[in-house]
Amino acid sequence: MYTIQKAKTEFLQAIKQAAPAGFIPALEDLETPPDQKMGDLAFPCFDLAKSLKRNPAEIATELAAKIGPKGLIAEAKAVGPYVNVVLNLKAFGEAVYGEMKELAQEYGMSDVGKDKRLMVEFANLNSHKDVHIGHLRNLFVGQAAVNLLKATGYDVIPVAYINDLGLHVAKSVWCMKTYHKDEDVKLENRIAFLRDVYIEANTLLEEQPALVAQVTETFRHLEEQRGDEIALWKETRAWSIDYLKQVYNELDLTIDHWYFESEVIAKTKKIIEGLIKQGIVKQSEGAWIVDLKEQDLGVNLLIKTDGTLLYNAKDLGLAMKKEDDYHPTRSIYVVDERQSHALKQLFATLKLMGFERELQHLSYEFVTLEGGAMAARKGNVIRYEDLRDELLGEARRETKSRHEDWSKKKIEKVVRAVAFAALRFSMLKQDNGKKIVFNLKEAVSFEGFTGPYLLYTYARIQSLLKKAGRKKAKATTATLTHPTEHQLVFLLAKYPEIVFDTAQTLAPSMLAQFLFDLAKTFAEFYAQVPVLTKEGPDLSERLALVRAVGTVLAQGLELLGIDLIDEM
RNA sequence: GUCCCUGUAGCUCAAUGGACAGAGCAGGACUCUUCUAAGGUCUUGAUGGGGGUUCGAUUCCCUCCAGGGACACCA
Repeated sequence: MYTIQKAKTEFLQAIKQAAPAGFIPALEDLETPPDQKMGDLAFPCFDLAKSLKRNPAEIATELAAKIGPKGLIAEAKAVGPYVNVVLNLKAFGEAVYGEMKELAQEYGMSDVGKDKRLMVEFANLNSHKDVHIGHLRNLFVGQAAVNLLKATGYDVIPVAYINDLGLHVAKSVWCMKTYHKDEDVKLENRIAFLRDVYIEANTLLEEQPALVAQVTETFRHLEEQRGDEIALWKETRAWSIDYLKQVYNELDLTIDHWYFESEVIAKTKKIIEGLIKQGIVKQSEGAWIVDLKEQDLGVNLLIKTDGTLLYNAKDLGLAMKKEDDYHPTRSIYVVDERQSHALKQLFATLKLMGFERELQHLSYEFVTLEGGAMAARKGNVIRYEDLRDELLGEARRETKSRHEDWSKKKIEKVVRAVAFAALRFSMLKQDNGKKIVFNLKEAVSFEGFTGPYLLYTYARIQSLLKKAGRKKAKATTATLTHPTEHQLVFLLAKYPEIVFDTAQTLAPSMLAQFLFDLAKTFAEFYAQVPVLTKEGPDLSERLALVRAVGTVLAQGLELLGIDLIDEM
């Protein structure tokens, strides 16, 4: 049990003893006062007031009077209708340090997920298309979810599902075959070529709808793996996969298994044949569907009138393949909110098939531009590389202006860390349920509630520790009297709860907010409390505090997938 | 038309049904002969409208308004 939980338990015990017999307060009743000056933990007396039919403030006063200093509690006081306790910084702080030392890298982790295998599907990119900023949210939210679930003890299998055989691919291949045959595309132009071809295909099809028949023909050939398009598909697919791997690698995504749409087609067809026999899949208006009207989900369209498979059909094959490969007890699909209906249909269809695993849609709102949604077919997207380079450039300017004497290598290391921290944090700091309206000016800002601010805090900590040299840190808290010191100790203790809650809800913004609070409190401490100026117990205890804050900051940022640097 | 999400300060966002609704940016005023000023301090400024439930509502319910999304051949 973490120290924070011990403190809460002690507080509850004290309340229970002070309250009339039979009253049993629960852990969830406890709150955090809005201002630490009012105390560290709070117990609201409203429920008690109601059952006793008395004024909550009076009850708070009575209860507080009965609670004396004991264990981790230094003092109890009534503040209006609340009983607040101030924790004994010495006992509490030392318990927290003890725990941090004992658990080291595992501080904050837990084992609720022990013995449970869980699959997280994310990073579902399309071949033959660019990676744009909308995808980044998926990549970062997914990776954070993976990290957090691992930290709470789950056996997590992160997988990506690449759509290398959708209609978009057929359009591209058709366009290349028809209008760009034998064109020599240089290595460095491959991705740009694919992008242009895709836009060209969409424009042509819009202008001349009759051409759709040709695309359908190509699509059918690709699905059946025959025809002269296959070689072209294979070649360009490889270009794309190379590119995607490079991006994933650059973004440090940990993906155990890559699934491809092209490899689930045979399985999907077999499944559908079975479902037709069972009467689950029926023909309707020339297409093949699963009727989900009873579940209020309309119809799940699996096979088009032209005989080609739809995405939702192939997801059935994928689900079965995942089951065969890993048999996870629970599957999480990290997909944007716009597809929640399609996923509900998928889950409902799997259920009809007798598939009993727990399925969960981790949904997030999409990223849009100020002028509206992005669309690759129109070409109005902000490409990942463009944004990245913009960020790198900005980071380079800032870093160079601050450190004229640094070597190029050193600068580049910092530049990379700053740019990627900014990118990742900007996508994770906001609630998953809220749309992100992308704003370049904001994205390249490194001040305030941003990744670089957190990096900067960490760099200052490292600098302090470096300057302290061989001076000993002492993991006690007897001389820590400044309010920010008390706050910092409390935040360190709270970290495990935050990690737990963030993993439960899979809402990385919660952890991002917490880390920012921690950094901000540290910055206040840093401005107000000198650490290295005088020797003595103050120095060694403050050093220990500084080091502990650095540790939690580093571990928390690591869960969000953000790399740290010691100087910037 | 049906369903889902969102509406909080000039802008972008916080707030397990609780204590004076918090941050960041932008604006204004300070602050580097103290450890990194990518920092700190002070300051201006907000719950879309109307009902209801509750001791207490940004949060829950109803309704209206506004924006976004989904709803059979895209993914």
